Amino acid sequence: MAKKRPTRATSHDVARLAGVSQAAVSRAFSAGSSISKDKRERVLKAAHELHYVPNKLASSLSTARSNMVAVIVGNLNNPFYSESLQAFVTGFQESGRQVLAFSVTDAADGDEVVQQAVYYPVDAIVVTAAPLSSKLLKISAGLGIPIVMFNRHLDSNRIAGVHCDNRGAGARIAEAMHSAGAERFLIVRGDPEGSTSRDRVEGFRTYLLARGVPPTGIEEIDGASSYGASRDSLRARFRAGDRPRPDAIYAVSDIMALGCLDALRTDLGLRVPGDVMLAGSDGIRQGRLSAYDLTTIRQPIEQMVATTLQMLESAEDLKNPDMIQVLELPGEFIPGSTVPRPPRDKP
Amino acid sequence: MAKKRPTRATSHDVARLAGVSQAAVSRAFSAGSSISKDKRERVLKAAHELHYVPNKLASSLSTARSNMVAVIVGNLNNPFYSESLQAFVTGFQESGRQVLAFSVTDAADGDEVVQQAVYYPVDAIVVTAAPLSSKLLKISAGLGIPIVMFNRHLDSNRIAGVHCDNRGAGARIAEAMHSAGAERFLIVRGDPEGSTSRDRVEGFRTYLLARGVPPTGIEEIDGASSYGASRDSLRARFRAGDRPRPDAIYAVSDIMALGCLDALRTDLGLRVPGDVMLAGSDGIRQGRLSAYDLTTIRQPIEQMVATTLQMLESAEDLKNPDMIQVLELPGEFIPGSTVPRPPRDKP
DNA sequence: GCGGGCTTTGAATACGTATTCATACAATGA
DNA sequence: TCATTGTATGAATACGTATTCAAAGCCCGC
Repeated sequence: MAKKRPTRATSHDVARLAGVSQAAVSRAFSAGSSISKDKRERVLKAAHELHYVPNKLASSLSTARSNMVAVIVGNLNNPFYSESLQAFVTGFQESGRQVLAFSVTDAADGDEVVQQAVYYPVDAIVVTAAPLSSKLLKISAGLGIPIVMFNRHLDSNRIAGVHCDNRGAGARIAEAMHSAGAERFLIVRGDPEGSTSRDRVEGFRTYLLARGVPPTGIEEIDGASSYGASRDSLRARFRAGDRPRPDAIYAVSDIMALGCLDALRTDLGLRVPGDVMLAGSDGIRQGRLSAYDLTTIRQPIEQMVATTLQMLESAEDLKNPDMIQVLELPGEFIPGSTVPRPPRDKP
Repeated sequence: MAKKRPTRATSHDVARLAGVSQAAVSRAFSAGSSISKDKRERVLKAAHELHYVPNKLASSLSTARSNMVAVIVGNLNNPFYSESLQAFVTGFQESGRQVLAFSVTDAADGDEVVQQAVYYPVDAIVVTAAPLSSKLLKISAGLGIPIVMFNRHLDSNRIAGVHCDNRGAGARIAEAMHSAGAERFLIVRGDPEGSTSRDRVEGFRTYLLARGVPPTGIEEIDGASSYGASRDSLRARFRAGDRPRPDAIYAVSDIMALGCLDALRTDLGLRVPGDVMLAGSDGIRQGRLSAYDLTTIRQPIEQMVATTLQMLESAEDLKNPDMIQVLELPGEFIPGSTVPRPPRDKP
């Protein structure tokens, strides 16, 4: 065994040095406790001398609150998720809670990661990735840990969550493209297990079919939710000469759209929106850079995170089935330059 | 008081149900413990029935190891840091440890955040941001928590760390620009408190001065380590007509370089590298996108993270002053298209 | 049948803090 | 002066697990 690290001072040590009881030390460090001014000062002085800081893990044991929240993120290479994580860390920090970060890359091991998270008695779990099986429901119910799904939802609406109107987003993009005269559409889809991609695709398709676009006019390829895969995938599709080329591409997330844009312009030498129009969804900063100026639907991250934090404030509600909220916020259409703007005078 | 959440099952509950002692339950869940096969199975069965999962926080109390590592990141909007965080979360997860994420935006509150982290008895602290005062040293020494600085270093070399040869990086960029014929240089600096920006600037200047570039030929402006600030700052500088324009710009980090690039091309209508050359440092993915193809020096993130993990493995060493390692890795020159390549035949 | 090693077991205790409980004390009002 | 409220205080206990310790059971060869 390694020699143990220089054990940090405990409340008992401080109590001994200050000549008070351990309880007094505890009280000295918790605001609003009943303790006299000079005794508190004596304690704090002794604490300072010993480099004492309270051990929050130990207090978790007593209070049954760890002040830690597990945040499960998917691919941080997707700026949408790093922007979200940033917002969560900052937000929780402000309310004195800490973020225990988990990353799930492979869709399959999502449950396992959740399991990991549960070993720590986190006060809540925020899930921003991974299609989560019904196991989650059991965990939430059995262990009483509130769960909030961010940018995800289950059909059953049995778990609280915040997400955007993704069907509406898909439809809005479809509208923009259709009214700009597009006729042959290509969808670059993300993770088919995730509700986000699914809903956007569905909204897009539904709008077009309702406008009389034939099912054969809507093609679909896989972009694996990443820049690289989308770029490769789209390039391959365009180089395969056997089918007519689409004139409008909807990549269901911005990061994928950027991959497509680079494939089109750099790899294939096409002009956007001249030769083909393109749009994404999410509204990541990178898409706003002037080199891209991508047409997209922005998700209001700040608002979504704020809402999530609020939901967790009233954590009790999250366990009452009748109080479970699934909030759907509207996205904001950002008219970039990758889809032609509608003409002013013609309807 | 809120009604308490449905208390999760404890090892005692399981023990009672399985008709064994609590110690047996603990043993059933720790591999390599001396327990008979059938008893372990009985315990696991009972545990399953009660949705029991061991409480790792409670075990931390006994074992004095929390299996949590604090990672303090700066601005996650800088992709370099989100890429790093991603690597850390993944890496730690693989070795069964969890990341407690802290974000420090304002340089001033760095110490305070560290203080926060210390409340949790994390096994180690990884610092990827914030100029950290000597307070850190005290904390590390007084509490015996190992600290590793990532992409940062103190002059004193009293804290272990991994970082790149930033002076060398600055010099290499200077060389590329100088040999491409640049004469008037502009540095867009980042956080002047951080060693990274400082070293790069220093390496850049030193190289040029040694080559006979007059001090007046090197100008410096502030880019505040962000895309937006750099873009604004550079645009303002170029629009101010009172001084001759530089013909080479070194933004000390890629994210700032991208801001500069968009300022030059989009806002100012200049050609890069035709009218002015530009380079950054870090090697973020975004800079590699074909719309930018930024000339830069890549930091080997994976290797840096792996090294950090290794250092933490031998955490004991981190407390022995004689064993403290400060590792400097070489960066890799990435010849993009924003600095003209050197001609083949002419020296 | 018996001592010597091995594995398995449960009781007891430690980990560091918060909280409860009962006691002691100070301040107040009459 | 005494009774009354309110505040300060420390002893004891709880939180959930790991570990130590001693006892108990087992198998082996002699």
